[in-house]
Amino acid sequence: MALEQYFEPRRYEPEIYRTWEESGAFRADAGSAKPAFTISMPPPNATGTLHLGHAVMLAIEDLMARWRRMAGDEVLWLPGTDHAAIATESVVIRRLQEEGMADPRGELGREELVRRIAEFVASSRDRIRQQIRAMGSSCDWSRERYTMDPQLHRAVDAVFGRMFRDGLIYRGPRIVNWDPYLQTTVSDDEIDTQERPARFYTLRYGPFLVGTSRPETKLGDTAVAVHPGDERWREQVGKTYEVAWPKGPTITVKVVADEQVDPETGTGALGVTPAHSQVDFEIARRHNLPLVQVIGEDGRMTAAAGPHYAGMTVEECRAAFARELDAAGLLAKVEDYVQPTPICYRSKQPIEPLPKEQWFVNVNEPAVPWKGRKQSLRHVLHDVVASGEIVILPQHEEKKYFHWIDNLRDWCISRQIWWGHRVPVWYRGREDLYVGHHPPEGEGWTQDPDTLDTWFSSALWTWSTLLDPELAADGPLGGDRGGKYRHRELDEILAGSRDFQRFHPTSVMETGYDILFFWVARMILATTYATGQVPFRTVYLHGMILDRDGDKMSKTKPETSIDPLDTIEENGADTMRLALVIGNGPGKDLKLTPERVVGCKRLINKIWNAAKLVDRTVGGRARAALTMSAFTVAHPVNRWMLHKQRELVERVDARLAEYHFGDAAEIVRGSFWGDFCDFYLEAIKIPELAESDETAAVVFAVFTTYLKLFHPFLPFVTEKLWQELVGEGMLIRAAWPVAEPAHDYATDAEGVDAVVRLIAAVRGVRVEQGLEPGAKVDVEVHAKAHPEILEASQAIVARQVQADTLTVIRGGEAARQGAAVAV
RNA sequence: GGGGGGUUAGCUCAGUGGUUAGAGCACCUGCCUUACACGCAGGGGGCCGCGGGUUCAAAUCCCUCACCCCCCACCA
Repeated sequence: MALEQYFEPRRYEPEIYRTWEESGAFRADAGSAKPAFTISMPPPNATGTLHLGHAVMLAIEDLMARWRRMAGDEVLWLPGTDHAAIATESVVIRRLQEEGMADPRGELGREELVRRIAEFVASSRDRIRQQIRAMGSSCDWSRERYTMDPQLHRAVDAVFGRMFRDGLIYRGPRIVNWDPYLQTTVSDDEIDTQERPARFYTLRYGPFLVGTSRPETKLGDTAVAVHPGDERWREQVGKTYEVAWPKGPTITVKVVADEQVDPETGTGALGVTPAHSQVDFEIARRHNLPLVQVIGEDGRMTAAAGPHYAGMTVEECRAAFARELDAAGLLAKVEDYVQPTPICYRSKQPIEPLPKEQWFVNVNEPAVPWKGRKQSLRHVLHDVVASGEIVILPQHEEKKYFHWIDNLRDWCISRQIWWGHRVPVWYRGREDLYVGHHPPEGEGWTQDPDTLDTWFSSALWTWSTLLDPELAADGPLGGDRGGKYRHRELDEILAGSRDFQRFHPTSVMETGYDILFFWVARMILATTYATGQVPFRTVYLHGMILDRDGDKMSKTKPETSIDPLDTIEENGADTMRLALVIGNGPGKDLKLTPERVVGCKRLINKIWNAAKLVDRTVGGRARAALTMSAFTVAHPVNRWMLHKQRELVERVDARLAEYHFGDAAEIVRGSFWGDFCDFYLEAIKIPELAESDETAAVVFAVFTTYLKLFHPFLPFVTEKLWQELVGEGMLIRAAWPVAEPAHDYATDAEGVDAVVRLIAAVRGVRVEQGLEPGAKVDVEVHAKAHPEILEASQAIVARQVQADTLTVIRGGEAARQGAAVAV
């Protein structure tokens, strides 16, 4: 066998991946007796393209999967894709519009549009699957899931139904975050705040002055609120005023006293706009105030704003109304200020708070059976992390998590889009409401038109993917059809699902810290509720991949942007993976640069070249002759190498166990390059060692152990070399190295460390004295300890430092003159 | 406004009480030494953000300040 000059990723990687996959190495065996190690892959958008966020996620998860698999666990890494409701629907609608269809929803209707979206997903889903493979991901494709799979749909409806019955899901009018552009509500977590230059207006408002940045909403005011203890307005509370807006309606406002008003803020009087402000809505509810909606779902003023303003956009009305107020002398003051404006994270368009009937998850209702008591979802969310049942890494993310819970409000889960899990509720007339997976029997039922927040179904991901598809199908257990919902149905499915029993809770949830709230928290919420289990034991949050300036990679900055697919194509998946992992740690952002990528590529080349030398050293010896147990390793240099590697294995294991994967890779790299390549492989070039069977066995054992240690980080090149050098079995299935107690050669290690120092010292002296590279020297060394090892290493030293003679002076003091060195 | 993180070699970062503070990349010098120039050898380079405190001992613990980054937010 002769290895090629270079490792050529493009040539080898796809073939190696195919071999792994076809061999069944990725497939988890639910029937094995090994301990389970489970990772649910965060499902990428089914219609998406691999980006660096996916790449770092896959690199880290795959290294965990490979490490634990080699270490003897039954590994299930379950892959899948997400239907990404809003994102996918808007992509398809935009494509249809580009093809000339003005109003796809109107023209196609619900059924046909959903069919087209499903078709689009089906046709594009294979791309992301292949890209996940290109990263070398050792996930179990036989268990691939999709968030719209039938059994996942069943789980969604089951959880919705159970929550509804437990009073945790309710429908009600609330101020919701309405995106007039996407024509749907979004949850609080789907909003970004953008600071925009704006004006702050102070209006005369009967006897009050009130401030607002949105005067147009004042057309719909129904009250003025003051603090109950505010002496200034004591007389006014309870009175009613009429305010005649110029060119607008005359509104009736009641003066109410409410604790929520801060007398120190602004004028201390708050104009209450119940329909267009969260705070005002709550105040209005407490005081039974009417609600007047002056802004519609189209983002334009309604008839309630009066004929002059109706039909104007919000911005037009703001300008027009401010002009009229000014003309009428009602505008006391206008100031410039910076307004935090809510923006939909998806459409990047302003959010309009509007009153709507929506479905919500109640996070405060104590209805969750938890540790023997009824608790609120919010309580359980807090408890599982505070108690350590779930550990979040890096640890400071736990503080953010608690802070989020402290500010958590009810979760709006209904969306006015068509692509997604439809709300499993049917109505008949005004009174009848039915919740279930199937429509109820009888005539006249219509299903709720809304779909569920995509995160509602993702929240079930760790376990809905493990349900037995047969059990969860609409077959033998379809008991809710037309009648009573069987409340234990979900429990029965869970109990009967072998994978769920075997692989849940999952071991590690690995994802970006940017979706801690969106997804991780929701999984904890829904999974503790639905299954009584935590979804995962450890949350590993990786950081963001940034460009050299610390900005997010963006197509608008192509000069600093790095594309994972291009990088894989050019340098191979091993390089891409290592560049994302080495030296990186939980929660740490990583600046990815071409230099970093090149540096990683060099390690792969180094490993490849070392393999060539190892192969030559091992020569034609039969593998049986390379079995370590056949030798009592005698030479100090061989012992040194075994000792160093034993220490390395211990340190790597410790780093991996602490989730310091980047450190682990760094340590293996340093040991391999420094100890193995720079010293050991050079040292054994002396004939005495090069020709010995002992050396052949040691170098073979040590190198193959390095292949194992590198394998989780660099699966392709290590597997290729395993095939070439070992030729038996596959590295992916090999056993993880253990620190061999018999390889504790502390004395030899100390002695050879002195040899290493001696070589460096003599080289230093050579340079100091300006010797020609080829010039021979005579070396005299004073050995403080282990002179016999120095003597045994004479040939090695001589070769490394171009020495003619090496004289070891026993017990010498630290004398140093000429080429004499003390070690 | 609330919360979190950071400030160590030119760059990216390790290092969390104890000998002359480390790595990779970059840089300088010399080498194509038959595994590797995607390499080898040698080397330069750091008041460890500022100030104070605790300690026999601090990059490392505590406090003040400065600057940078991120997240959350219903000051009307």
